[in-house]
Amino acid sequence: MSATIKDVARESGVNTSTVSRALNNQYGVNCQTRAHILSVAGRLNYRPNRVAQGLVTGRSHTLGLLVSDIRNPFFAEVARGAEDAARAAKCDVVLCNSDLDPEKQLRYIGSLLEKRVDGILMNSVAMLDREQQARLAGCGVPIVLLNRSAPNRAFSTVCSDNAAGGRIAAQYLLDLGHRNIAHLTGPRQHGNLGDRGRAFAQALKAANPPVHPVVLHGRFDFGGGWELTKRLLADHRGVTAIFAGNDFMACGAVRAILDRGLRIPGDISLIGFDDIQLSSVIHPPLTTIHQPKYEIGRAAVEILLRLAREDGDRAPEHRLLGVHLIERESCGPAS
Amino acid sequence: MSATIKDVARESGVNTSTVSRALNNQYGVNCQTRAHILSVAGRLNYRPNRVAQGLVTGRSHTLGLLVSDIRNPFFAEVARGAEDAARAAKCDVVLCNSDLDPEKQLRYIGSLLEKRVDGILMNSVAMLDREQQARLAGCGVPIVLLNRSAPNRAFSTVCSDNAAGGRIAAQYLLDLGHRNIAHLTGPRQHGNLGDRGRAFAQALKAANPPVHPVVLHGRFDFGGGWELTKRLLADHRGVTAIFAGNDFMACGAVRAILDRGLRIPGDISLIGFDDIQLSSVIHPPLTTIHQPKYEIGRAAVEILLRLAREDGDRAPEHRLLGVHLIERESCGPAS
DNA sequence: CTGAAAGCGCTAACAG
DNA sequence: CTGTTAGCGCTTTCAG
Repeated sequence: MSATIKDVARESGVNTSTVSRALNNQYGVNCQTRAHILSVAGRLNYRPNRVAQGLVTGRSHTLGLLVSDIRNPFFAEVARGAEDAARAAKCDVVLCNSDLDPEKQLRYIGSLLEKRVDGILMNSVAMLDREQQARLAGCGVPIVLLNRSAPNRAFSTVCSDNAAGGRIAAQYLLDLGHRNIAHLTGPRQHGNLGDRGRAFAQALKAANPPVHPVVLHGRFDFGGGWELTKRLLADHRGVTAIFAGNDFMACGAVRAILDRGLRIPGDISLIGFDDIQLSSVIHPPLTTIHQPKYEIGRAAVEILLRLAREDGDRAPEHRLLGVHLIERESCGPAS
Repeated sequence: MSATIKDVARESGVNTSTVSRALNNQYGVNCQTRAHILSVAGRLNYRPNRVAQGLVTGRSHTLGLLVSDIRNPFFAEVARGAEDAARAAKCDVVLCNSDLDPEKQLRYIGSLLEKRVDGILMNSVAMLDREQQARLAGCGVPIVLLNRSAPNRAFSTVCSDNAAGGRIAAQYLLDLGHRNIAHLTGPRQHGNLGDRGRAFAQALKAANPPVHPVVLHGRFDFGGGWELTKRLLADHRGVTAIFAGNDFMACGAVRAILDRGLRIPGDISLIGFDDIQLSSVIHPPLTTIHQPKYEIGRAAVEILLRLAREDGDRAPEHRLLGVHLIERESCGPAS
């Protein structure tokens, strides 16, 4: 249907190899020949067939992006950053939703490899066993892990500085005069949430006099934040400030606090983590730690592209991205 | 690096074509030969090269998904539906963000065509001129428009039933006894928002006695909803119910109403449209018209795949998907 | 600077 | 049931 390089060659009276050279504007083509070829190509509305090209060059100019669920606004933002960066490098990104199901994950990766993607971004390999991880690492294409800090030997990583975020939150609450503080977090040993919580607790402990937060573990979603806060409010009357492991939990907390007839920040100050869109829109607007989601995607693609370029050589890179405080209206001085 | 079909052929003492047949389990291969080939392939950890396969078959098993911005939760949901459906048909989807920029859009489409995608899902061609649209329609791959009802001659469409949604909202407010009603909507002649508003107004007019809503046009985002509502509250004291063109605007309205010291639904009832996640999470939880976003994506892929299968034959299909009321806590009886 | 020729990994007639 | 033979559309030596 559409014109091939052969058509262009025939039509402009040269060999296909010359057309190829002209089109990829490499050295060693006469200016006039090139101009002529280009005009013929234009007239024929020639479009290179990237799959043919990929077959011979071995580069597909395609990246795989494997996230648990694109509906998670965090990943949507990461995806946008990744896509923009990929686009700038003339790469496409194919989107995969794993739901963190290891089997699904493996199937996706297999499929991506068959398509000969130049690299893969994925958000976790935690649920893969040792052997699977080893196989993955040796699969031949570079892989970078999103939002993982554990300096995994085999993979590159891009992650925001969760520990710094925890410290910032602690200091902020301390500065406001809070001494009776709670921390709502996810299941024990959740990597990122863990880093946040540890650093938070440590910073509180370093205060003078030391502060020891009450910490509650639960689901790290809206419902989890809601339940945890209800329990907290019932069991620990004196608390004046809450640090939620992420903004979803914080939103749940807002609901629980309001439902109990308490005021934010009048009775209870609340600080979240992530800075999802929701946070600026709920009532009251949430003070939170901003995570550079877009930049995570962008940085990951940069690393991937560099790794792909260096081909055989694959020294994994680890990037830690800065976070910062977004002051809105959910925190106030301790009463 | 990785094993090719040739390796498998040599290793199992048959011809490549036999391997090909065995792997694609077509008829006409001896059971034992196939079993043997399969085992060899497994041992060699053979993975078919999809780009080579695509070159000869002319099918890439890849779909393009071109949305304005994946960070818009609406499109994230659509994307998930599309991806799931594509995956079920062993297709990948490549993600493109156009920001509704026509030039970007065209560049993306060009790139997708060069990659020989089997079909394209996109969310609007409104900003393309007649000639560009015509060229698009004749590009050789099927295209389906997301969330567009205008039965465009050239493209297939999948859209939720905006008019029905408008009617449902009107009837609901009417049934609650409201007679002094406002409608917040986007710029005039915005397709979907227009359908909603028209049907809404019409349903109100059909009431006995007829109701004539005050309708305000503005930006269709959070800020727009906020501004419009502020104006509304200042200029039209008697209003007891508001229908917002979408949930973002509704959220803005919530803020404006609360800021003015009014209560929802005590003083003002509020109904939105879309049923984004946000709506269930803000305070008060928003009553709204649910739009089947996931199904839009799924249906679009189904159509695309069918069109791709039928190859030359391309009768565009138009699908209208049902919407329904989600009753939460933002509407109450007229006082 | 340009042409000839080989080949990327796979499928698809067509024979046998 | 299986092997032979041609490509798919492009790039890339290697000569000229």
